[in-house]
Amino acid sequence: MGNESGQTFCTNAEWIGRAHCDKCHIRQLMLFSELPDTAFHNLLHPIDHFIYPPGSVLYEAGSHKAFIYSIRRGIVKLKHIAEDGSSRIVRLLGNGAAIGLELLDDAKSYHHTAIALTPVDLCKIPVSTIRQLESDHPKLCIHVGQQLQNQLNIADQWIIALSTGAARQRVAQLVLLLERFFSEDNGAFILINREDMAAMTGIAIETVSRMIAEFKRQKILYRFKDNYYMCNVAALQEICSNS
Amino acid sequence: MGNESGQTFCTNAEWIGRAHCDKCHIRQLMLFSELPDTAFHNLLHPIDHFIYPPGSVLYEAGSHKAFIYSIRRGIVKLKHIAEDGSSRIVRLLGNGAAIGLELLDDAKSYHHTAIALTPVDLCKIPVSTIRQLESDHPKLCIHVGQQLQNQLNIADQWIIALSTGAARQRVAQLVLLLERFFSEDNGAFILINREDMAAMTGIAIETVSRMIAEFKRQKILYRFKDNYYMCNVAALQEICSNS
DNA sequence: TCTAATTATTGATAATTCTCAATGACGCCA
DNA sequence: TGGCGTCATTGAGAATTATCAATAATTAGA
Repeated sequence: MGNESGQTFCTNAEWIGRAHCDKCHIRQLMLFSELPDTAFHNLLHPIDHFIYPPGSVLYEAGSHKAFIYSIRRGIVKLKHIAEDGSSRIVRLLGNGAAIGLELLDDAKSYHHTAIALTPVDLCKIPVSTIRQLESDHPKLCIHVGQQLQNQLNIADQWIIALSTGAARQRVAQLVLLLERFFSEDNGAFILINREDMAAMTGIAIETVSRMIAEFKRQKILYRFKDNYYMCNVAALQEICSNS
Repeated sequence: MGNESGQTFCTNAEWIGRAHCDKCHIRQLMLFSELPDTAFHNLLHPIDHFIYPPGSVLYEAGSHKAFIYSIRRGIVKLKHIAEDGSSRIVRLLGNGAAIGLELLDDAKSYHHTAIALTPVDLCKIPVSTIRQLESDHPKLCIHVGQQLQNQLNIADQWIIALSTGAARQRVAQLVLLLERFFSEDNGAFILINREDMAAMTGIAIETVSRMIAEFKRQKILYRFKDNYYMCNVAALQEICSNS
């Protein structure tokens, strides 16, 4: 998993350059939407722009860094690792989401370990920069609130859909979630590996595998290309609603 | 559950009076901490103060009201009710928490059904009042953010502790949660009913009951007085960590 | 292209959990 | 105080899921 030295997780990131938020063409989707261009002219600490390959650890739970990450493109998993080594994925976050926001609050360190699931294109924003922007532009606070509300909605869905009911239903919900939130332009989505699925639903890898294999056999889930899949949404919804 | 007419859930609330936030002795614990007394002098819409008996429905998911509730004292459960009638409790919130915050964001209606678990003493704040205060006092936005971050932390714990692992571990985690967050001055906590425990952990009522009964037999959990119980924290933690 | 390593699938069995049913405990109220 | 209704507990069997083990499929390199 690349966490053997505690440092390796940075070496595989590709530095794209200093971020120029005032010229960012997707800013209206991001944390800094609605801030004027001028807001970024005198930043004390720069915002850097990176691309991380899949599997990269962006940060680890408990580590004391001071960066918020704004995801431009890609999927990041937030994982909790228990003392016994077992782990549970608490959220998947994609385009436009900001992670590490707990640092803006009470928290002195990250609450989760954040790992790139796909290639992830992101901006790394020092907490001090957020504070600077926030004091000049109180409106930023509203966007932080929106990010939090959004993540809270996702967390609630996680509890309701992925942590409730029989294994078959949970896995069906998971596939629906991938379809809904992470489909690409071609309408297909990456089918994450069984280990991650198990960590998302709280069931055993083998059980997840059985369900996915079953869906494939029933043609409810089928390969589009490479690791991209498509699914029969109605059929999966039907499975979910079978009490 | 008092939802037969869709209206009954209000009739049993006791109106305590207009809230006088400027004189509120627990304001520093609440959403409005740090706002100056003067902030409350010219409110367009008043803040009312109520006490609801246990079981009262504060609001229902999907309903279009426009109030945020700030809990002064008591415990509220946020519940999701599925189409098939099954329900899942997504959070318990207590003293100092604010609920219905989703109305400040995108949401046009509540995301959950909120039900008093104990007698609940709360202030009912019109959304318009929040907006008024927010425009005069941008700092309020920070407190809203803190509330959201706090609820996000709770949601994550819910996933990690109450929705992961075997039934015995989940129920042990649940008792630990009650002990940690809802113990009263006497050090004891109310043992919620099995139906709610089942809805919190996503397991069957009977299974929950078996676990609780087992803990009682083992004297890990014992009655203090009435429905107040105490527990052996170390023993429960031990149960949780048994892989 | 071939090999080794990883990941996914499948099988068999044990353990857990759900379901349905019955019994017990308790509080409420006439 | 006694009966009634609600909730908690317990039992038994069915269904589901976890676990351990083996095999297939896929991927990454050499």
